[in-house]
Amino acid sequence: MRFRDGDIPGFHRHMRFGNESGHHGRGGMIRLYILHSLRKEPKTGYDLIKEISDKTGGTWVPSKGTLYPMLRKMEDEGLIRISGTGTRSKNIYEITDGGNDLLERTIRHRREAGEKMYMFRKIFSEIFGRNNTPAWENLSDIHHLLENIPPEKEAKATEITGRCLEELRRLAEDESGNS
Amino acid sequence: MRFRDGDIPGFHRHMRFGNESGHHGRGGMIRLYILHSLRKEPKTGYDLIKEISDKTGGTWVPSKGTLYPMLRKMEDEGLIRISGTGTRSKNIYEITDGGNDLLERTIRHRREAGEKMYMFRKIFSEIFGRNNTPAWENLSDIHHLLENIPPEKEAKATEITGRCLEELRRLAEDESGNS
DNA sequence: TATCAATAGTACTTTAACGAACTGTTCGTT
DNA sequence: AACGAACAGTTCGTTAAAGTACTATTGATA
Repeated sequence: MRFRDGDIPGFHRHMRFGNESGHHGRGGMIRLYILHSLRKEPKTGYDLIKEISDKTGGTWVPSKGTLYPMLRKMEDEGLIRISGTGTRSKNIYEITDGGNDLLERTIRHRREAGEKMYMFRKIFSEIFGRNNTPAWENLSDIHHLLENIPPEKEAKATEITGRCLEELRRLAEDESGNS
Repeated sequence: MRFRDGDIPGFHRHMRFGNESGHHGRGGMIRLYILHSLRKEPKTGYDLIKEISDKTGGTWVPSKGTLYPMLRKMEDEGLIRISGTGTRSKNIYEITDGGNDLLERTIRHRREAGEKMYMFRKIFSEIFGRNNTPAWENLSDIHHLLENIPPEKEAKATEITGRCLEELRRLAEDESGNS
């Protein structure tokens, strides 16, 4: 993923997983997302691109130049297969057992992956500064904390986030607020 | 950055900034970090690598094959310069005014950058699971609200999310809580 | 003094992904 | 019927960074 002349640092490129087959490079974030998404239901390349774009508010739009060859490559590797075709040369892909296995094996490293994400974020925040912490930075920190909340604290976490949500809702609909 | 056969997704590669000079590719996270770090004090390539590794607990160790050529390139571009040499062919680099300008212009996009980081986080969390609890539902709603917060309410939103973060932090480190 | 580890860097291949340009096929609108 | 937009995909060059192997120079230790 690369930013469109927006002069904004981007990332996504550092997501790497793999080596489950003893091979060297096994693809990064796009690959992982493909497996993850197809696990839910079969999709076309176009569907996948659109889904990511929608989910991230347009901040990540995987390039067609990457995604389509990636799909073909993953098919070759037996991770996904074409389950159907449609109009306009549409290919509908679904995940295979092999692909599912790989995904399972990868997400098992949830903890370590999260740690790395956190470290990355740390550097990011250091560079961009946090003296005037934007709401998004807070949200990202909240995100991290929620990832590591033990089950017995879930209820409390729900309460806290619920309160936050309520306050933000009030803020959002407060017309007399700060105008 | 790539993981050492740890089968863990990584990232760092997608950080991109630049285009301030109207050029196409202006380097990513490593470049940005170099500028950021040299701003504090002059350093060698080795210093920088070590610094990043130390700061991230070894989760990000920029490769020498990348960093040294990057330093030379940035020198060519007038972003940094050699301020001294030392034993063992050591080159000590410092940032130039041009480099400082570029860094300033880049971190000015703090808001957008933070948002993009968050989006990436979101996908990451979705893939690795654990986001189907009520707290995560709340977080998702919070995210949606933040997307539509007008600038004049930004400070208030920061306050609200900051409080939420604080409470979650306390929850996380509360050992007597629910054990 | 010899050896080894740490500092410092070079060259080059591979990986992951972007971006741009292009082709082809519908589908909706005028 | 013609046109434009959207769906669907291909080709290829570029960028960012990792990974590997290697060289060279100290500095510490036995």
